[in-house]
Formats: sequence, structure tokens, C-alpha cells
Amino acid sequence: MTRKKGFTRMTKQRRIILDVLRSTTSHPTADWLYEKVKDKIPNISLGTVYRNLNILKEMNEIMELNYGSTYSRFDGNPQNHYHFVCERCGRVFDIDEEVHREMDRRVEEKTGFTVRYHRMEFYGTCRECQNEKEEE
Amino acid sequence: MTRKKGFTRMTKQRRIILDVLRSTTSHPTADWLYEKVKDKIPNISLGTVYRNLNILKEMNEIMELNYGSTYSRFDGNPQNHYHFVCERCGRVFDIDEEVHREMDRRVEEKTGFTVRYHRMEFYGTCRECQNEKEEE
DNA sequence: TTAGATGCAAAGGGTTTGCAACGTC
DNA sequence: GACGTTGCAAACCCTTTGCATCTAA
Repeated sequence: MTRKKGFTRMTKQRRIILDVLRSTTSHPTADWLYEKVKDKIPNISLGTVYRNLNILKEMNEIMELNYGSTYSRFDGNPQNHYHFVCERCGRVFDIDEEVHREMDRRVEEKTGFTVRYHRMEFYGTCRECQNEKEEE
Repeated sequence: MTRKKGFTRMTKQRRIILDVLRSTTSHPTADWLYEKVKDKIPNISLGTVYRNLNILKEMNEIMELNYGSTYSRFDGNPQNHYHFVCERCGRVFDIDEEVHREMDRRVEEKTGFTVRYHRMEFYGTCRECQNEKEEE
């Protein structure tokens, strides 16, 4: 699983993909990033975006999120933090709440497993969507 | 999102899919369920399994989990609970820990969002995998 | 009786990958 | 110069879906 190979080269593509991801708080999809990066590298391919996202993930520079949807979202903040997913509009928000590391220890004691980290995501309705009319 | 339609019929397929899922704690994939159900309904189709899993999910009889993998796993226990995902073998375990509903309220206060529930999953190495030799 | 459910197979759609050319170190 | 990386397009693979047929209520 852990990959020890190179990843030595900081190509223009890799750098710009990371820049774009770091410059937004919207937890974008690979395709959204592809479109954005195309502004700067018009002939970049979607495959390159995916490849670099996977590499950046292995380098612990970014996080991959997949909450319910059929596609992944990416987070340019590699620090563990919690998320909120709006069930109406699908947007993902960061939650400003400390990560409860003590729960990892408690689970370790209970299970005998080794816990490296945990993820937590809240589901509900964001403020904006609360104000919209109900629809069936 | 919320679907008001029928789902009135408890077909043989639906009942057996739910039975099989309820009879395991392994959080199986759709394909695994398909293979198991085939023992009882040899000519059932994979599409039927998927359709029923989606319906059962909407009926709040089961939960769909998608933690990292490209495919979903299903949980026959509709009660919210936490999970542990082994990063080595990929198995998913239930965690016997009360759900911290108070965190939902705290996030609501902080964000102004409406929180319906939260999910939490721990990642690490299960006991069995800890005993296996390291491999690169 | 009849609307929901099934089987089959094809389509969907996000993601991965093989390969030749390219670019970084 | 060597080897990681890219672009392109095809392949993958899990999941959904159209349609004729079937069946639970």
C-alpha cells in the first residue's frame, strides 16, 4: 500500500493542480480542478489531474473525500479536520472543531486495533438551503 | 431527494437480500450479497440486488457505507454507529461506542446549519493484520 | 387487476491505464 | 541521459437503466 517510489519531479502540472486546490475551500471534484487548471495549461489531460491527485494524496499534501457521492472531492488541507455535507446542495464545508484524538485511544483500548486517525462528517442542511422553499 | 413512492411489495428477492445482509456483520459489497443470495434464488440478477439495496436504504432498513473504496459496502444495522476500517485488509468493523449526539448540537450552534446526524470512522490496523509480517 | 418488481443486457460515468513522446533533475 | 511524467484514448468496473415480462396485494 505504502509506496516508496520517486515522485521527485515537481512538474508544472503538479504544482498548478496543487495551487488551484489550495486556493479554494470548496472541496472540488477532479473534473472541476481539471477545468480550472485548463485556464493555465490548456492542453492538460484529465488523466494527468487524476494521476497527480493520487500522488499528492500519497505525499500527504491533500486529502480525498468521498461522502456519499459517486465521485470524490479533494481537500487541499492535509490536516485532519471534520466536514459538514449539505444533503440539499451537496456542498462540503470545513468544521472548525478540534479533532478528538482521545477517541482514537479509547477505540484502541476497546478493540485492540491500532488507530491511526479518524474521520467525522456531519450531514444536514446548510444555512443557505434552509431558507429555500421545500420541494418534493 | 425524499421519495414518496410505493415500495409496497415484499418480494422474495427483497426479503432474502435483507435477510442475508442482516445475518452477517461483515459489511458486504453488493456483489458479495449477489453471490450469497444466488444460493437461494439462482437466477436473481445483480441489477435486482442493487435496486433493492437502494430501496432498503430509502426505507431506512439498511445503511450504505463508502469509506475510501471505489465500491460501496452495506450495513444491515440501520442504527447509527461508528466503524473501523482496516487499512491493510480493508475489512470494516462495528465500533461499540455510543454516538455522541451532543456534537451535532455543538456544530449546529457553531455553524447555523441543521445537523441531522454524523458519521465517524476510524482507520488503522486490525488485530489480525498487526500480527502479519510487514511487507513493502 | 395493476402498479411495482424482476431479469437481462446494454449503457453510464467517474477513474485508471498502456504507450509513445516529453521534460525534469 | 535516465527515468519520472504527460496526453491521448481506450479500458475498467461498479452501478444504473430501458424494456418486456412477471407477480404481490
